[in-house]
Amino acid sequence: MLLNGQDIDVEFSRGSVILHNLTDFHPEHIFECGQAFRWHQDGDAYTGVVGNKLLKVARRNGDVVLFPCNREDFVKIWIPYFDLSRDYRKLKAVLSQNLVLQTAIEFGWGLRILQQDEWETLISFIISSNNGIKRIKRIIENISCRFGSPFEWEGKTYYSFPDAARLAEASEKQLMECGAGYRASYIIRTARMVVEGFPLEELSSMDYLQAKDRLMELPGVGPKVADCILLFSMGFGQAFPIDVWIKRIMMHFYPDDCRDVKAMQEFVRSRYGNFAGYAQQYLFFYGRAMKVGIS
DNA sequence: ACCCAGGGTGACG
DNA sequence: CGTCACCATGGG
Repeated sequence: MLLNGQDIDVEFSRGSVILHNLTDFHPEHIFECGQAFRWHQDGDAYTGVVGNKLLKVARRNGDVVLFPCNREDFVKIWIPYFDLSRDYRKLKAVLSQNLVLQTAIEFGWGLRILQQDEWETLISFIISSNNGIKRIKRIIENISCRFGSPFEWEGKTYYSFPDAARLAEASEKQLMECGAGYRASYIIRTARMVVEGFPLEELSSMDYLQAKDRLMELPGVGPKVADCILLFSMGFGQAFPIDVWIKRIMMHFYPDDCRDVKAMQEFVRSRYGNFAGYAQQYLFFYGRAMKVGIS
């Protein structure tokens, strides 16, 4: 099967999918770089809820294993979700021309940018503002348990992320009880705007700047949160989310070109173009692990 | 008690 | 346009 720009041997057996010889894929790199919040480590695998499905992902002696996963779900859901049609070898070759990025890519070699659900990503990154990753995960889990729909797998109950209509009728008090804090009103107001016809599904076919401006009409969505949504759910590779971490990292590695945020934006735009978001993820994952800029 | 976390908002100049 | 206090909450 043609995946990742190469001929990948895909094996379907006993309810799982096994990808042989796919080097550009590692669950730890994919799920520990802060792009998705509903995945957690579970033995040698990562377990997550996507839509109304549960999936386990592991890397075992060079193979990538997805379970439970049939052929139809693999093609319809997981190929787009894991960005498996994209040639990461080519992308990495281009970005590796820069020495800092070469090091970051060698460190996070199995990273991929997921294409997640737009609505869930929107609410998740509203929650992310001025917050820690650990607590972001807990809040999203609380909201899913309280407002999402339950489903069973192997005797355990899991909850999908609630849709806009469900959160639009939630109360501020209920969301505060989930730990959302002052973001509770942002979530409700955004949910109501989406229910009232905000064109969330149409943004991916707009220009990058146009889509970003539209996203920033929503309460709780500023430049950084908008870029996360554009990159992690709408396929805008030129989006380069600038947070406290990436500021420190960029100013550490490129002190002359990244004196301030504006210079940084121009620097990454001219240097990385449509791969800016990918560069950001490699740098984020590497810099955070190395505690770059922390004294 | 203080500062920070994948920031955004509103007020003020 | 730019700056800045404030925002709810848990962890260091």
